[in-house]
Amino acid sequence: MTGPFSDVERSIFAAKEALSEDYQPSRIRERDDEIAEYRRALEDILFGRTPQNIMLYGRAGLGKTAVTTYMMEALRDEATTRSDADELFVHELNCNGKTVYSVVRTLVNDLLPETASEFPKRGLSTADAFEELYAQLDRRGGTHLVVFDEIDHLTDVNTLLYEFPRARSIGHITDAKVGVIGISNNYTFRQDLSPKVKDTLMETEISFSPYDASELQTILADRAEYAFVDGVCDDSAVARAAAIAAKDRGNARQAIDLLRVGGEVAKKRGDDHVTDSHIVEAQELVQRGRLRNRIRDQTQHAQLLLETLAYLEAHGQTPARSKSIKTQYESVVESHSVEPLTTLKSIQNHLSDLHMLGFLHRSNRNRGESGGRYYEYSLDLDPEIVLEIRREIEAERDH
DNA sequence: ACTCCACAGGAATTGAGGGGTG
DNA sequence: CACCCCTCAATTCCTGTGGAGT
Repeated sequence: MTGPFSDVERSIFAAKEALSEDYQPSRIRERDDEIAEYRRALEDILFGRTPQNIMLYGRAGLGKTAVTTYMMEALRDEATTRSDADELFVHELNCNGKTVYSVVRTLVNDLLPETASEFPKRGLSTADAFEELYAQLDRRGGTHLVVFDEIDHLTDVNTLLYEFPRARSIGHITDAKVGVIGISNNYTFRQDLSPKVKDTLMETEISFSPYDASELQTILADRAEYAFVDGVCDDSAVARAAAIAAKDRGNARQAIDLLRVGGEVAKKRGDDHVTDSHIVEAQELVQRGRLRNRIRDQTQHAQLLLETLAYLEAHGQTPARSKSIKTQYESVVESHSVEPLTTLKSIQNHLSDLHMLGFLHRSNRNRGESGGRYYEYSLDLDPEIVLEIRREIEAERDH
């Protein structure tokens, strides 16, 4: 009985899922104030009143989604025991990469009876989708709380947030009550909203601030206790992960990633303890993984331009203006046998985007009558790493 | 003080791709 | 089949603009 798996044991991890991104802890740590505010905003529902609209602000990994899920579960439980409360429906949906139309569509599909066929993916107008949504809401009745996670990623948020919370007062629906909970990673999101939307949607605003090192340590200790085999994870490893993440952006997700990857490093090495040196090693891996994902999210030509900049950077030709970037870009594109973008303007748009996303550094130049105004770009990353990641992505594409 | 370069940045248009309705 | 809708990226068109040269 000595097959390849016979001696596999839980040497490091006892329950690794506790360190995954979608793990919902049963107990929320270090967010008591936010939970109390949340509770006040949601109380109305228990008495059958129209729910307040709520906006949550704060960077990624600060517990907004976890707290929301926790609150929704608790509210659902409580509402069923109260006779004053209407039947409660909670719809949680992530807006990342969605459009108003597709968001409304998923909502409609959620409400549609089991037997009905899904609302069409394309071909209809957004107004059609809203019409169907209102019809379905009235059919179901009750109170509907809709959680729009990552709402700042939605293009044209104003249409959604203007239409939807008002549906009842305008008379589109009569038998159902709706409340909106918006979750935004972007604190400047508020400025993008039209004044009308602000009035209605901003009844309650809860902002989540970064965790400090000791708060992160509490959270991590909780997870580590469950995730690792007893006694495997050193306190110093937890402290180190908390310290690194606190210094960076106070992000719990990052801290948890460090702990998980640190455990993987220890396991790969055959060590029987997770120590702070494993965490330090994990830091590089985590950073690199994040960069890879960010680069993969870019369009093909944006990636090719990034590769061009990495090439220029590596050859010391770096602060470069769009025109010279374009010529270099054309040869990069050719080596990948792809059709290049033809206009300088397109190149400039991409460069501008890449700058805003933090990939490129940009400086203003102005040579007056003999040169005019232009930007100079350089890569704000390690060029070797970018080129390597690009090669990896190309290799994936080939199969 | 005026000019004028070489773009920046926004708006509008176009075109391909994916898919509806009747 | 004829006609319509949505999305995304690229392109075209247009109106600034900061400061070195005059």
